Order: sequence, then C-alpha cells, then structure tokens
Amino acid sequence: MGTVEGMARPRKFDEQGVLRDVRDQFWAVGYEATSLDDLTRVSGLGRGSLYGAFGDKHKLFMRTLDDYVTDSCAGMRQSLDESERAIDGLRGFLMSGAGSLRQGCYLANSTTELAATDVEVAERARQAYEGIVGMVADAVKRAQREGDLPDGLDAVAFARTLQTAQQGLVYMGRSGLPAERLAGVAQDLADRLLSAR
Amino acid sequence: MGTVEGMARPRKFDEQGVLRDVRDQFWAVGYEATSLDDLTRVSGLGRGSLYGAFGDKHKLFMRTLDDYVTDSCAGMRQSLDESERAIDGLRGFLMSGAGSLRQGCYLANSTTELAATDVEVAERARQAYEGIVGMVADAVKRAQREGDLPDGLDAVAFARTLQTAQQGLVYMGRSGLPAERLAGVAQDLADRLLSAR
DNA sequence: TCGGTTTTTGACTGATCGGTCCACAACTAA
DNA sequence: TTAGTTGTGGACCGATCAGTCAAAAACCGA
Repeated sequence: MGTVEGMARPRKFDEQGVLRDVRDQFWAVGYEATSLDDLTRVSGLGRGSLYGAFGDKHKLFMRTLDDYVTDSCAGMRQSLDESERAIDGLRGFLMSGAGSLRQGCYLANSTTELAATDVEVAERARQAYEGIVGMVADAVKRAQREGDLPDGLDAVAFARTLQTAQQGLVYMGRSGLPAERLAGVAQDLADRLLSAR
Repeated sequence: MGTVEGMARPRKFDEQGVLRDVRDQFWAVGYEATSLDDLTRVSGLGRGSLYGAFGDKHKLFMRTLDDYVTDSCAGMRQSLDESERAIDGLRGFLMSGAGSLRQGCYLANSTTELAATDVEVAERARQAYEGIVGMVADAVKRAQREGDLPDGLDAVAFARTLQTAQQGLVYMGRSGLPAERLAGVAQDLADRLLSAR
C-alpha cells in the first residue's frame, strides 16, 4: 500500500492486470471451482502477495465482482446516454444480452452460483439490478418524450421487463444457443418489445 | 440390483427419495459446493451405499439432472397439451418462469455453473432446450390454427423467443427479485408477447 | 439352520483445499 | 552503507476433499 515514509520495496505487479486475470478465471469456471493454485497460476503472484494485496479468496472475488459491476454499469449508462434517440439505446441494451455468448455475464453467473448462500453476492446483485432498472427507466422516459414509446407506459415496470428479456438472452447464450439463433431471438424480442406502435 | 438367484440383502432405502434429497442439496448450493458428506447427511446413506447404487458424485449428479429434465419436460408437455386453447398453455409456460423464485431452475442453475467446463451437462442442456422449443413450437402452431396467433409467424423462432423470456424470468427470480415484482414482469411479458393482435 | 450373495457402515487414503508464516529480496531515507 | 520497511515466494499447516475397502449385517433359497 502507499506508505508515508521509508518507502520500502515497491510492488512488482500491475494491480488492474492481476484483477482482470483473476476475474477471468472465476468467470470461466466459477468461484468454487477456482482454487488458490489456479489464482497464483493465472496471476503469476505467490500466495503471500495475493493475500497481502487483496485479502482472502472471497475478498478478492468480491473485488473483481465490484469492479465488473462498476464498469458494466458505467458502460451501460454511457451507451444509453450517448444514443441520439433513447429507443436506440434501449434496443442496444436489449441486444447486448446476445453479445456475451458462452461466457455469459460475470454478475449473472456469480449470482446463479452463489446468491442463494452468499449474502454479499446477493446484495451486490440487488444493488446492480436496481441501478440498471433506474438507468433503463430513465431511457424509457426519454423515449416517451421523444415519442418513440407510448406515454401511458409505466417506465420502471417496462424497464424491468426489458431487463428480464436481456437476462434471458444472456442465459440462452451461456447455455450454448448458437450465435446466429441467439441474434435472431434478440432481434425478435427487440421488435416485439420496442417497436413503436 | 435385481439378482437372478440367492437373493441376498435387500436395499433399505427408497431410491427415488434419495435421488430427490440429493437433487435438492445440489440445487440449493450447487455441484461444487456440495460435498460427499453433505450427500450422506441428506440421504442418510453411507458412502458405500451411495457409490454402490449410483456411482461417483458426478454420475449421481447427472442422474438427478436427467430425472429432473425428464420430469420437467413431461410436465410441460402435459400442461401445454391439456390447455383447451394453446395460447393459454403458452401463457402458462411463460408465466411458469416466475414460479420458482429464489430456487431457480435446476437445469438452468447447473448449466450456468457447469456447462462451460462439463460437456455432459452442456449436452443435456442442449437436448432439453431443443426438446422444449419443439414442444412450444407445436403449441404455437396449434394456437395459429385456433386463430390466437398470426399465421405468418415462424413457430420455431417464436418458440425460442418465448423460451428466452421464460428463462429471463427464472433468472430474475433466482437473483432475488421480489415475488410480486416478478409476477408483474411475467404478466407484462405475457401481454406483450402473447396478446392476440 | 446354513451357504451364498448383496448391502451397509465408517474407517481409511492420498490429494487437494484455503490460509499462514517466515526467510529473503528489494527498495527508501538517512 | 546501513537501518527500516514492505513485497515476494514457497514451504508448511490442519481441514476437508472424493473415493476405496473390508468387515459385519441382512436377507434369500434350500
């Protein structure tokens, strides 16, 4: 950590790089199936360094999950905000569920594996989905102002519907549905849920 | 096993009951997080009996997964066939995704945890979803004949869309979305995807 | 009752688990 | 150079892992 005086030996590794490698390992095979030997292997760090820098396995995992959620939400926010018409952003949000394929969504995978037994993971998932619903609902309201969605729509409820459909796409990709079929489903869902009627 | 002669000691346990208890344990915490001690505890059987009757941990797991898939598919088929109008069966199928709540779907949970590394699980998931798509597509075709869905619809493509939405509901339930909100989303999705237009 | 067969039980094994610890390396300030 | 501090690597720990095995128990046909 940053020291105030008598600097001592500096770290040899790149923290962000290690977190990315560790996250990818958890992502690929899950939390329980990842051993500390796996983590030292993919990171190139010894156990002492890993523990000194990030704490135990669970703390390290939560760190990667938090970073992922933060980055993902920021990306979504930006993508939704940047689209000239909100309806295009919403379509992009929905279709993004078809993009991750076999890898799935790190948060979704972790939630499925752990949320029932790990309250910290459950709480992160709850916060993340609440945040996403809020962002999507904002975009829905903008689309309403822009005349692309009916005024009568309950923005928050509709945001949850879109989020559910998006997660369905993520799951079908994870489960092995071929990319072209997944893309077709995404297109179909977008047309049915987001077509200006 | 069934013996031909000199019958010997009969089994003390109920195979179906053991399989149910074991499945519930895997279902609750996942495959990797379940130890053999957990399995002996919930089943009441010793390790030898468990191995003698079902083989190792993975074989036992696959057995519970196969049974679950068989039962689930049979239930779906029956539910779809029994509905007087196919559109009602389809609605029931979609809404069933909101029924399992925190427990989720055993196959979906297992697929998320293992499909990326376990080809047997991946193959079971593929077969199951192909079968379900076929059943749902049959119901879609019936609904078309009954005038509740437009004739121009690609039944198989639309079946995949419904399945994706249903899995989205399952996931949102697993991730902790409160029951009443989940029910609302299910209702909304059903109205949007299955309303006779 | 008894021989033959299968089931049951739990002690046991080697491997691996997550986590700790410490000798040593690498650096800064003086 | 030296004292002080922190990072590194890997040996090591007790616990737990999945899986094996043999002795005892429980049943059958005869």
